[in-house]
Amino acid sequence: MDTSAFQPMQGMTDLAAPEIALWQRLEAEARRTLALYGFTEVRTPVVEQTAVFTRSLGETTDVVQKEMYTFTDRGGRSLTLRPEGTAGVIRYALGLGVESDGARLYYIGPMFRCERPQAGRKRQFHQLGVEAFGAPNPAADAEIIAMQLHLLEAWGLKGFTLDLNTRGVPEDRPAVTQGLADAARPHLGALCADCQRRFETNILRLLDCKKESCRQIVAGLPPTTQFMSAESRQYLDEVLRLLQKIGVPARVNPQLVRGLDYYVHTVWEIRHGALGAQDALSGGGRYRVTMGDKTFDGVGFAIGLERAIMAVQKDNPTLTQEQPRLMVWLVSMGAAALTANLDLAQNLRRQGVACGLDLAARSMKAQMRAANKSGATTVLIRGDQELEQGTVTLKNMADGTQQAVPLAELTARLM
RNA sequence: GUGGAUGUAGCUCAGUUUGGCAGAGCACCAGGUUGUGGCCCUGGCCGUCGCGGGUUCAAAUCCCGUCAUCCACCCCA
Repeated sequence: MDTSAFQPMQGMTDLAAPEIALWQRLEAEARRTLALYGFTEVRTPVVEQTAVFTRSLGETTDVVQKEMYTFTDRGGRSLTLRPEGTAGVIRYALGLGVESDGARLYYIGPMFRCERPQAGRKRQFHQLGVEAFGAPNPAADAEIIAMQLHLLEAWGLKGFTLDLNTRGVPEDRPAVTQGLADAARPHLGALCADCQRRFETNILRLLDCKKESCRQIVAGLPPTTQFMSAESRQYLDEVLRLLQKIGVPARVNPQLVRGLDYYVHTVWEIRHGALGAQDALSGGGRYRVTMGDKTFDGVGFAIGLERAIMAVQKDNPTLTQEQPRLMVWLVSMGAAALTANLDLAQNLRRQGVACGLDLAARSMKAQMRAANKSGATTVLIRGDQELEQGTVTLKNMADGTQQAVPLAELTARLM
C-alpha cells in the first residue's frame, strides 16, 4: 500500500468513527447550553478577503505575519483561509447594521494556521466560539465567562483553571509599554535571548516567557494595571466583583498575555492539565474592531475542540464510551430468503428499528459471526422453512434461546 | 521558521547495533457443525519495509535527499 501518495496535508486529519461520536456529543451539548443564553449559530465562509483578518487581528501579530494560508484567486484577489472566527462574524455583523447591537452568535467549524504541528495543535483545527456584541459593560464579560464555565462543566470537565487579566483600553498602551520597558530595562542582560528580542518587538511577551530565569525577573515587575488609566482598573475590579457575586472563582494573573491586537479590557484563558505544552483549552476577551465605518464592541471566547476532546477523554470517561447500538441482524439462508430479508429490513427501519444484514449470501456460520460482531441483541433467521411457514426464527444473542414467530407478530416482539 | 524522535501486514510492534530467505500478536477469511455467534482447535490471506536516489555480490538494515507522524521551541485554541 502506498500511504504517501494520497494522505491529508501536514497537520490535517480525517475525523471519523469512532471518535466522531464524541465530537457530535460535545457539539450537541454545546448547542443546548448556548441556547440557554440566547445564542444562535452563524456559519460564515471559511475563506475571506485577506483584509478581513489583517485589519482586525493586527498587521504585526504572529497569526497574520506567519501563520495564515493566503492565496490569490483567479480574479487576482488576495484570499485567506480563516485562522480564527471572530473576524468573519464581525464581517457578518457589519451587514446586520443596527441589529448587530446586542447580537449573540456562536460558530463551530474549522480554522487554519500554517504552523508546525504538535500535541494539541493542528494546521486545520476546530473552534467553538461565541461573540456577544454591545457596548463595554463588565456584566457582559462576567456573564460570558460564567457561560463558558457552564459549558465546560456540561462537558464534564474538571481539571481546568481560569486566569484573568486586563489589556486596558487602547489609550493605555503607550503608558503600559513605556512603564514595562522602564521596569524591565535594568534586568535586560539577565533575560533570555528570546526575551531580549521581545523587549524590542512586543514587550508584553516578556510576561509569559516559560523560562524559569525570566519568570523570576518578571515576578518582580509591577503589574501592567499600574500603568493603566483609572477607568481600566475600575472595569477589571467590577468584572471581578460580579464574578465573585455569581460564584465564579476567578483569579487575576498579571502575567497573562493575549496576542491579538483587538483585545480591550478583560482577557482570559482557560488551561487544562491534560493538554501537554499547548495547555490553553480556551481563550477569550473583550475586543474592539473597526470594520467599514463601524466600530464593534464585543466579548467572546473560542474553545479549541481538539483540545476539548483531549480534556474530556481524561476527565469524563463515561461520555467517551461508545454508546451501545440496539440492532437486529437478519440472517438469510438462500437467495429467496435474502430477497425477503432485504424487504423486511426496509420495513423495520421505517419503524425505527436499526438493522443490518449480510448481502453476500455467505454461510450461516459467517452470517452469525457478522451478527455477533455487529453487537445485535436479536438475530432474525429466515430460510426456506420460515418462508414456507410465514414465520421468522428469533434468536436472543445473550442467552442463545430462539423461537419461531409469525411475521405478523414480529414488530410487536421487537419493540 | 528551528530542534529531537519515529516511519516494517488492516492495527500494535519485533527485526536496524554487527548488511545475508520479510517476522510475531491481534484482526480478517475458511474449516472443525446438512441451518447457528462468542471460547477453543486447524489452516489460509495480507508487505513498493513511507517515497526517491546512492554504496554493495547482496540493503528493512549503511549514506544522501524527500514526504509524513509524534514531541518540544516560537506562538496559539
